[in-house]
Amino acid sequence: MVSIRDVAKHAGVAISTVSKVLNHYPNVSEETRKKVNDAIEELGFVPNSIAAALSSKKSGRVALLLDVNRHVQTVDEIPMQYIVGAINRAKELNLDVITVFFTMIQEMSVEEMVRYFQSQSIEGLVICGMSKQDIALHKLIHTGKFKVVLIDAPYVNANTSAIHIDHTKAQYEVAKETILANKCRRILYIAGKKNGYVSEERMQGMNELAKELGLTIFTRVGNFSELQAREITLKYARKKDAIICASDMMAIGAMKALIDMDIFRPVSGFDGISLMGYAGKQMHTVKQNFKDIASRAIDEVDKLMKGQTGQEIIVPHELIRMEYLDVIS
Amino acid sequence: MVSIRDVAKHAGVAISTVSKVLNHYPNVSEETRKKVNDAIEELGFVPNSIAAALSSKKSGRVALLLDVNRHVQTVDEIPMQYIVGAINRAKELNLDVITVFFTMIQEMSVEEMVRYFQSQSIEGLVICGMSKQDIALHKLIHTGKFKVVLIDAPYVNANTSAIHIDHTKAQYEVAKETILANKCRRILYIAGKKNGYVSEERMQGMNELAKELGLTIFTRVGNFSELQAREITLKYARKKDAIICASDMMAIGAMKALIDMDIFRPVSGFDGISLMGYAGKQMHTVKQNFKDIASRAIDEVDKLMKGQTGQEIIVPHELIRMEYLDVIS
DNA sequence: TTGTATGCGTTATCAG
DNA sequence: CTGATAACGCATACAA
Repeated sequence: MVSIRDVAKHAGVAISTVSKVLNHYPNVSEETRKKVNDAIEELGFVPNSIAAALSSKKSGRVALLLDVNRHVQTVDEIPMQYIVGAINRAKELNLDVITVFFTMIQEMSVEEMVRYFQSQSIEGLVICGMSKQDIALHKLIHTGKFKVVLIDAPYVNANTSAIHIDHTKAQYEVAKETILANKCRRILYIAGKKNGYVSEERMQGMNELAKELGLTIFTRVGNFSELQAREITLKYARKKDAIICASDMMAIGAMKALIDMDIFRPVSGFDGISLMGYAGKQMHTVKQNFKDIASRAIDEVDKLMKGQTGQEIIVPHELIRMEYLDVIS
Repeated sequence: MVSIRDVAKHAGVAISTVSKVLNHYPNVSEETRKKVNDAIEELGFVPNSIAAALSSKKSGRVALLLDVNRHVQTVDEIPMQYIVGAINRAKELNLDVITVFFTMIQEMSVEEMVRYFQSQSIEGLVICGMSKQDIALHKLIHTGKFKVVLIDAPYVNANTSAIHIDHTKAQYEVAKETILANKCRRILYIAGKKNGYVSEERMQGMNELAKELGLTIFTRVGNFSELQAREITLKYARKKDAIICASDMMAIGAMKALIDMDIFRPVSGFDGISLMGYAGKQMHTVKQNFKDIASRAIDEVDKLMKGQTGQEIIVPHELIRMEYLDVIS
């Protein structure tokens, strides 16, 4: 393998000069810069990122922490979109992304987590969907040993940023549209999980709407499960005018149940996954751009690693209606 | 950061001794091993994998090369399953997985690819779904600079292994079951892509079946696209008795089209993705265990990196029928 | 079985 | 603006 040393020799300069060229230092004459670049070209030199990391003590590695199948198994769209968004942006910023699943670390103590990430030379964490119960993760953040970006968890400090849509507002809006368009009075709300950050925020949106419209809302917890939403629907839907769900998966479960019951009720979901197109009937939902969110999260962790201080970022959402033919074209 | 040097000092031994303990060398006395481990424990030492990689010239990094949305955008289940399988197994084997998408490298020449992977210190590649047209990738394999495991591409050499199900047999079986159960004579086969390895193998299975049953099969290329399968179905299904598809996505497109046409034909798919449960009607399909395949691929690349020579691995498949309630429970 | 010494390919400091 | 050289943390051949 050709190293910086060979390049230096070939170009007739010192190793340190080559390094300066490689890292775009300002104080190198145009002449030597060219000599060096020519040598690099001729030799087909590839800088060794491992050696660079060891020397500079900067690995440029970030872990993308994902919660797979803790919600519902049927669809992998959301984590996949996070992965795609994160990896593509990371490549542009010259960062390495190590994908990690909650299941891989859920048995670990804080100390073990710290060791695990340190042994991998990870400097930054992007955590998707942390819940209140993930105490080890909370503690991990508080060690201050890593730069952290939280997707869908509302915590910020010097080296922690948060990024998410306004769940409260989004739930309010999509529910309002669904309810008013059909003049519904008796609302069934299928909520997410107890103690989930986004679940509570979305619930809050429903409460605000209820107050504004003077409705009482009948709420049941569906745990983001399609099956539970189905069962709740089978049990209560007959006496309700509309079903508002805290997630698309639950909306699909509800809609399929309605179809089996052979009755119609307007249903709304939340997230905007393409599976919504397969539920059989059009539904309202909140479209989140997961790819973009992950991309911005990588941006943010990069900035944190460069010394910027943590902040909260609210990204926009969109209200849409989804139907089969839109999804496949 | 506490280093091996601190551990050595604390334990009263040489650095090399600590290193030997860390790497489970045999020739270390039980006594010193304990001393060292105690010191590690007390100091909370975490080996620096970057330094280890630099020194040993072994990074333990493999790239997982995925083809996202070149087929059909609607579903991310297959790549996600590959990712999950690969990452979990890699963690057990102490390897790092870098996820890479075809789109990130498709414009690159072989040389650029080599540089890209070398600069990342990647030793092994797991490539999912390479097609015949990916000439740069073929050349990359031939450079011999990386250990490669191919999922669903039938090429093997000293440092290249292949792993896949028997697509020909699987297509033969699922089609036979679908056709015979319904006594069909006029068969519409919606094939995958031209020049795709698996597409041709599956087609081969159809040919064998046609010969055996004395049928002529009417074939159209659907490019693995749900939409194209839909259109083909709308156009030809009326005069056919069964629709055999080379992928689930196309089967879903076909089935949805049949429902819109208000006619029924038995349809079979291929892959066993959970979206099949949402098509509205039960279908036959071939279930591939993508997670397991990826897991084995990581195993295999690990072995290649340890000096084993390339081989072909055929993994089992399963014939199943999928329906909504099975999928969500 | 243990220790010494050298090198891995960079970056960064400092002197020229 | 350029060059010598000491780290970075670990592995390993070799000596003891």
